[in-house]
Amino acid sequence: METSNLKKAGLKVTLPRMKILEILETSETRHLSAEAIYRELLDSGEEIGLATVYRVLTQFEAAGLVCRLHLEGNQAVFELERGGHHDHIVCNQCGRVEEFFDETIERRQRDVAQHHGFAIKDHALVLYGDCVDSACPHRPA
Amino acid sequence: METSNLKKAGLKVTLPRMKILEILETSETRHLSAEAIYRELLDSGEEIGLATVYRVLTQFEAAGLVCRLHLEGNQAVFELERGGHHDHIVCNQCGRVEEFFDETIERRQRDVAQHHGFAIKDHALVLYGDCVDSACPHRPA
DNA sequence: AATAGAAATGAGAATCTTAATCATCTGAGC
DNA sequence: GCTCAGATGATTAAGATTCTCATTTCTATT
Repeated sequence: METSNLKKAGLKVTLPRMKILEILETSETRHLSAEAIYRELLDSGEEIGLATVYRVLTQFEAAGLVCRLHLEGNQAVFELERGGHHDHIVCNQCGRVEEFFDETIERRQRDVAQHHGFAIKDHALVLYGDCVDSACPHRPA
Repeated sequence: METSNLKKAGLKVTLPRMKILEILETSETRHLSAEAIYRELLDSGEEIGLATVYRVLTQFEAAGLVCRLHLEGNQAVFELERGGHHDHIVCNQCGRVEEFFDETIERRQRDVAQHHGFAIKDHALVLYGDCVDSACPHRPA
């Protein structure tokens, strides 16, 4: 558990923050909603309020420790920032989220923005499709 | 005003639907929130409820008459479907929305998805940056 | 043009996600 | 251990969107 990240971000090392960080680090699902993290906390017997989960996640985002993603659906999901930028593919059937990075797309985005007179600062790219892997529980028979 | 579009979609031709379609067709801003459309209706003296605006826009979306976009910010915006698919660039300063289409990005997205075992169905791509045009009222001096 | 039936509307309530409030509690340094 | 700034939690609030249901409006038919 990297408590040093918290200190670096100017955040006190508290139990809620450590527990939330731990869940983000150890959950096999890398993209978790605030609600999902809250439920995991409850399940492991922690008495941490939902408001704290939202507050802490927002602070983590500001500190660059996590990324907030708005996938289709009503609630945002959070993922631990592991260094490299990447975009996402989401399975319409099973909801599985895969990460990818494509330099061609990245470069092209910069070019397009420039042509339109924009200095690009950020982008949001999410692909939606159907898993054709055996991994997807909903794949067509 | 294309009332035939409504009929084709199996929607009764009613005053609220025609008025909302008219606003989408004639507004100089091509990307409007439900709230913004509602305000335009009120300004032109129409007695149309906000619930109806949301309902009608959702139906229009299902019928393929409009697209719903989730730009950063809390509310979705709607744009009239004019045939061609495109993505968007948004100015962080003035909120201006530009449309673009780039075949290289489109193709690359399909390739990436395929490599990850997905049959891509849809995607959401939004670039965020700062206008460097004289058009942007907030451009750096 | 009057009418009936189905569909659409409007006002407000409800829902859902997220943020704000504020009194109480806790961690870091002394 | 003590102090106090900062953090927490329970609740309330806010904003966007959807739902409910009684009333109204189209469309097709007399």
